[in-house]
Amino acid sequence: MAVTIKDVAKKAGVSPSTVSRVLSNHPRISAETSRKVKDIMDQLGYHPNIMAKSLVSKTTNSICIMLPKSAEELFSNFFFMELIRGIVTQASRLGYDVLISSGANEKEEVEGVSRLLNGRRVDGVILLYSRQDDPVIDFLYENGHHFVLIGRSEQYPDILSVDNDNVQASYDATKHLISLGHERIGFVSGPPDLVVSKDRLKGYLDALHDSGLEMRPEWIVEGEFLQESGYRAMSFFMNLPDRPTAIVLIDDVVSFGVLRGLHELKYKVPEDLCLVSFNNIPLSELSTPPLSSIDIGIYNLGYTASQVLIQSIQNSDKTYPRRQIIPHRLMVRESSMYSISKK
Amino acid sequence: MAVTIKDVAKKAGVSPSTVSRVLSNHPRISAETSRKVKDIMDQLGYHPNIMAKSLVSKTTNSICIMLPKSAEELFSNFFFMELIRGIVTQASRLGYDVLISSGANEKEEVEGVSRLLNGRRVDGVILLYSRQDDPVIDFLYENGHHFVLIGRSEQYPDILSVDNDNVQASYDATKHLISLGHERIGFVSGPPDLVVSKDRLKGYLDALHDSGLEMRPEWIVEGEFLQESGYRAMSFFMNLPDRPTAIVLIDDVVSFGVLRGLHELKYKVPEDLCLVSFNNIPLSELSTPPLSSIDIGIYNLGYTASQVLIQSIQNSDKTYPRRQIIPHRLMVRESSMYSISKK
DNA sequence: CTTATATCGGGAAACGTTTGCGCAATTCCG
DNA sequence: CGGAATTGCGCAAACGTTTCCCGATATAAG
Repeated sequence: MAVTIKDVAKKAGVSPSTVSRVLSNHPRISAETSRKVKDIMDQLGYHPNIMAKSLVSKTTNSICIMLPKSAEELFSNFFFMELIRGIVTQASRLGYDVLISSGANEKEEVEGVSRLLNGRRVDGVILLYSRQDDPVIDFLYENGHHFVLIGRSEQYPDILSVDNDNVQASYDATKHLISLGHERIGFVSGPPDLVVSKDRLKGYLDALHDSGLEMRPEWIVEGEFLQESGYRAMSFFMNLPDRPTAIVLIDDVVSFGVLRGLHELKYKVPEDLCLVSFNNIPLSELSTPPLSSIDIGIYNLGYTASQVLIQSIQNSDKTYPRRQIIPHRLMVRESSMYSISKK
Repeated sequence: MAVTIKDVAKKAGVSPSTVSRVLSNHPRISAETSRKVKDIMDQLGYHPNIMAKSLVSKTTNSICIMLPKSAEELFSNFFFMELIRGIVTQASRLGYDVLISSGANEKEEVEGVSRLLNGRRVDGVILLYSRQDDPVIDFLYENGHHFVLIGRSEQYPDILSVDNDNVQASYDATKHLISLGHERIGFVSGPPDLVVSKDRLKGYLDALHDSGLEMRPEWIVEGEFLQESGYRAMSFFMNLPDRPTAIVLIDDVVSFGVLRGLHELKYKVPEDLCLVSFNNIPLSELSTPPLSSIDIGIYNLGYTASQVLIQSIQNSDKTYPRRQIIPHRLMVRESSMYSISKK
């Protein structure tokens, strides 16, 4: 049905090999032959069969990303979409297709990745976030597959990864509040099995410590990347006899929950509570008041991950850096613009 | 390197054909042989080569979606991510992989789709939104490819599509405001080449007409799916000598822009202006005040699109409905909770 | 005018599957 | 009990490429 390399060959009066060589710009094809074959190709509407090509070349020119089912509750959609946009854009630029897989649970995730990778449908995988003891990473690592992790792995420090310096970012956020005179600063973390939660908590603690401020266990709460978590954290904090005057939050969406709760209870931001969070999603400048947030360059994370993965697929030499750090930047907005005057 | 069907066959003492038949549960294979072969398969860690399979079966078990570059400015990320989640979930359930392609412009989009479809890498395509005179649709239609459109095509009314009844939805939104006593109602539309803009505008006009309310050209403005558009629309409306008391907006993000502007100018919502918009993104209940919005079932749109596309790929009989309508639902929140008392 | 050296292109095997056809052995049925 | 139907499986071709190995012609060198 479809026009194949043989059809082109026949019509051009050459062999299939020649057509193939024209396709790949083989040096030992005369300019004249090349011209002629190319003419016939688009005259016939020829399109190379990617499957056949992959079969013999043993490479698919495509990568996949795992979209974890659990991610629905774990992250804001914005985060993933930005990441995907970055990944797809760079992959496309480098001639790669991107396949999205999904699994309802960890077992399905491993099976999915295994099917794709072992079934030679994709050349590598991008993991969208890093959790502890991830069986997917175990699988990929043990079977020597190409993959890059967005985030950081504690068990496998030598794998390819693209990450922010989350410790530093969180340190910066906290220091920003401290520089405004705040001495009672809380922290709303994410799920404890996420590496990013640990890193940001550490940055927060480091900053407190370096400034000689006291760390209070009751000022640190864990949650999900959801507004509900923010809402709960808010009521917890505000009911404390000795409550913080500012908090650092793991994600903007969590901040939105806090904002909503504070508004309902007629508290004012930033006067009653200052907020700084992470990710700088577009809506964070639209909230009332606009949110101070650390921009972590989500698109850039995805873009770079694509880049690094494809590089590693194409060059076997592992000389490039195993770990890329994407710069972050604190966007100061109204939610943290309130100085505490020392008494 | 990798273990193939032949390796399994050899070790099991059968022919490759038999192994293949075991894989596809061919009826004429004895239970005993099947058992044995399957044992050997996972003993050897066999994974079928998807490319080889596709090559002979002429079907890839995968579909693709076009992620238009221009979409960045066109829609909120949330919309796409929800759509993709729905698509991927259902595709995965039906045993299909999803490939994301992207093009910087319309020409690249056609080329990308063409490469994928003609190159036999995917079996069909989902178009994420409908604009007028879309060359991608022309291409797909003329070449008889499998595809489904999320939205509606005016040129090709008989293609597969999944859509909301946007006319009715917009009618409902407008009627809701009318029922609150509003008689001066504005409309903020999206890009005029998007079919959804036209449909929603029509619903708005129909509702006005049915209620005997006057339509004022200056109360209808066009914009993008961006907060800036909302901001601009807001200043335009509020500077009108005879301004509306309520507006219907094409998208929640646009509403956020209006909200911000109104807040800056010290206007109050809903007292000074009532707002109803579309899409019901999660943040719309977090804004101050929470936004009334029409939930259009984005996930469901994606889910159904997957379903319909794969159905059409698998069954050649075209007896199922060509057009699916996903129900919508008005979520009334504070931004529209203000009645105008008639004098 | 030979012999070496490029230059250009063909033949055929290989990639890992699926599947129509055929053949032997077994079961069925009157 | 003999032929027909059924069951279980192997053979080999085919899917559309790529690429190694050669052969033929042309050009350069001795």
